[in-house]
Amino acid sequence: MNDKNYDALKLENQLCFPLYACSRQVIKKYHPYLEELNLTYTQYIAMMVFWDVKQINVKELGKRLFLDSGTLTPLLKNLEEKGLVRRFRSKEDERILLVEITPSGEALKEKALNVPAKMNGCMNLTEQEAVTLYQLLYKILT
Amino acid sequence: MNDKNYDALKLENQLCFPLYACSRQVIKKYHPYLEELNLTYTQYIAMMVFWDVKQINVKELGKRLFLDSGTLTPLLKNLEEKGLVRRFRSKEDERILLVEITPSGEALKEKALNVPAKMNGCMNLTEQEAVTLYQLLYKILT
DNA sequence: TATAATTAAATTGTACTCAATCGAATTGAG
DNA sequence: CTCAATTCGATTGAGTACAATTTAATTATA
Repeated sequence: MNDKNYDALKLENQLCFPLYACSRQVIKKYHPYLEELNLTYTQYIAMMVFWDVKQINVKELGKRLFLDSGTLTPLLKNLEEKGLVRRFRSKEDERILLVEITPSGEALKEKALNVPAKMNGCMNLTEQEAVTLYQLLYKILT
Repeated sequence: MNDKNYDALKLENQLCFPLYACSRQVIKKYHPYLEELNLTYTQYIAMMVFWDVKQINVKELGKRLFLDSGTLTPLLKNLEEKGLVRRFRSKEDERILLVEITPSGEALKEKALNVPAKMNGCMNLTEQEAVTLYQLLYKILT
């Protein structure tokens, strides 16, 4: 009756699905460590940018995190309420919102210092496998 | 003054971040194709399970998709409203909610048949790279 | 120089995602 | 058998994600 091949529609033949599932599972593993910092994962990667560059505008931050203002506006307001960043308009171009890390945000960097090491143990990959995965992911991203 | 090494906290040294970003970017590429099916990505992978097994309970579906009832309950209600699945309690154990695909849900499979091929072109990986990535992701997932 | 086009964030609305909790049904130890 | 523990799904609340639209500011063009 129906001899069409539906294999391409099977979950186990997708590449996107394990990517999606894996991403969520790994982020979930961050939860206990990030809870101690009172940060969500998205807030954590945003703070990583601030720990690196001190000041950045929303557009540029969005480019780095692959997120848009719909996600970042409430997130940055949240970080500001926590006292970790300060938000203010650029004098040169009032459209641009600059976000700057506060001393309190800088201080949190010390507490975060042990998080990456704790996470390494969570993915049971060899060093070589981790490098391969990293390169493949960035190949897709660009 | 401060000679600590903060490299581990840099975004470019994370493995989780490209995983997270990549997952979202690829799912975004599904959007135009899934829009034609009136499905979100999460609904799409749920339908993939139904196209495969016809009937499943929420617990088992959650295990396959790595999602819990907090996500699946409203999603399945949504699929039911669209007429793609039917939800009903098991007679043997009233705690268990069974979900079954409808003829309308089966029919959607035909429209979905061309989606995987259209998506293949979106990730610029060689066949071998895709296989490697697939294996690494499932190694992390299990 | 008006005004049209562009740009940057913010807003809106829909849909997840998940931790935590709840309530009902079932199971199991004593 | 009985009630405590477990299981299943639903609910709640906080926080994303993102498409689409809006508003305000800036830039480009006629």
